[in-house]
Amino acid sequence: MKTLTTGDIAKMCDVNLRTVIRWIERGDLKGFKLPGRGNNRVQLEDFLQFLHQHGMPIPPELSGEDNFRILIIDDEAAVARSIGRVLRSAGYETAIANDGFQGGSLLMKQQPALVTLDLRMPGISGYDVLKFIRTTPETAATKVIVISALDHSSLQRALDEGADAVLSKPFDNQQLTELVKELLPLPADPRSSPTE
Amino acid sequence: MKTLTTGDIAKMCDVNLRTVIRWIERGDLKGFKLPGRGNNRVQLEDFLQFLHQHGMPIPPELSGEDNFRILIIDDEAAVARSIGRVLRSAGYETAIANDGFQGGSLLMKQQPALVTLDLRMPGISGYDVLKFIRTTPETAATKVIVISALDHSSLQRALDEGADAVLSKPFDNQQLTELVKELLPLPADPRSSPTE
DNA sequence: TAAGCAGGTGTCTCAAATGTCATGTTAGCC
DNA sequence: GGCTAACATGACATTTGAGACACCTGCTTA
Repeated sequence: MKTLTTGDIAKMCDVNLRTVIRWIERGDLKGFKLPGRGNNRVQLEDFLQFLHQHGMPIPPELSGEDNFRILIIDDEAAVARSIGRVLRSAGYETAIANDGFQGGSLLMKQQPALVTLDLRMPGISGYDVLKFIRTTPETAATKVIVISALDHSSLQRALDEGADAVLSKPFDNQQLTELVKELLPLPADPRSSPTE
Repeated sequence: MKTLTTGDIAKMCDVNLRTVIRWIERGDLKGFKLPGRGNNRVQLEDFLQFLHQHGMPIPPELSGEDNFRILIIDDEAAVARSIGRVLRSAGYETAIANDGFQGGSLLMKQQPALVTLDLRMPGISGYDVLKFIRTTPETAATKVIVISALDHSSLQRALDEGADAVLSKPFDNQQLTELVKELLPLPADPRSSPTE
């Protein structure tokens, strides 16, 4: 059972600690007191409900749990849209980057949980991108599926450099969907129901 | 998660607090309410979006008072290092991106105050980058110096598309330094001492 | 041209919510 | 066991939301 202190909440809501205590005193936010001097604790679940009830945004620190955003990096707009369509219908959020620059900025801005990466894009080596993702702390844990029409040894190299999976073009939609579901299981998916 | 109060926004837009509240009520500006009496808060990102949508200038307070980071986007590593050296010795922090992907991610990650941009990079049009920077709320206020060996009309087009300045290759270091100091005056710099 | 209208903004006032500060205590950590 | 950072609390300062009303601008209409 994860609990939060008043300080945690104050930081997350960008509000004074005093105010958080008043919310709890007033009953707006459900919490309980520790025996000692009565330090407050709030259960994560209660806090999330509180945020939802008041239409407040969910702080990025807490949104990691339900991050199902996928970034599609592919210079061929048609291919990218096609992938996007398939993944959206499977229940994921998608964003498309048609060049390396957009790819890099959307990666940092949206912090997607998974990236599909075309190995061969004009001016940029997919391997470099892979290496960059893996060596940047913010994105080191991001799942990467490399998609390419290149030969087997190229795909093997991608795996060696840190790709979580590869998919050789052309691929069919079911292959893609299954691969993504394996790497990033949706909550409704039976595989992802952690009991406890 | 940085948030703004109605008062903050009122000051920045030089507008009455009452008016800001009306913007939020009317739905022009996205915001949310605190539990107490419903005090309004606006997420920084939403505010930037609002400013951009209405073609309003970005208040200087938001462009970062003590942000003197410069991102150098150039695929020629030697050129990039050279620029970096010059700017560091002038007192700026620098980061280098050698391709579009690094450029995009460092731009979002570090939120530099100024970017030097090579117009011709393999696989990516500098104009696209410029457009992307200008239309993304988080970076719309970032200063951009376009550096290129292309002809006059290309540079003019860059200015038309939102570059703050252009520099034609080859350039000498003093030119560059002066240009940067003009766009991003350092605190010690006499030009930047606003006498209240 | 002048009068009338409508929507947006500024002003004023008051009560309620939030921020700030100082102080003493405790919980967490070596 | 001792130390430091975090926390609760009270008192006080400041900000904020709401209602009512005035003003200003642009437009329509007589």
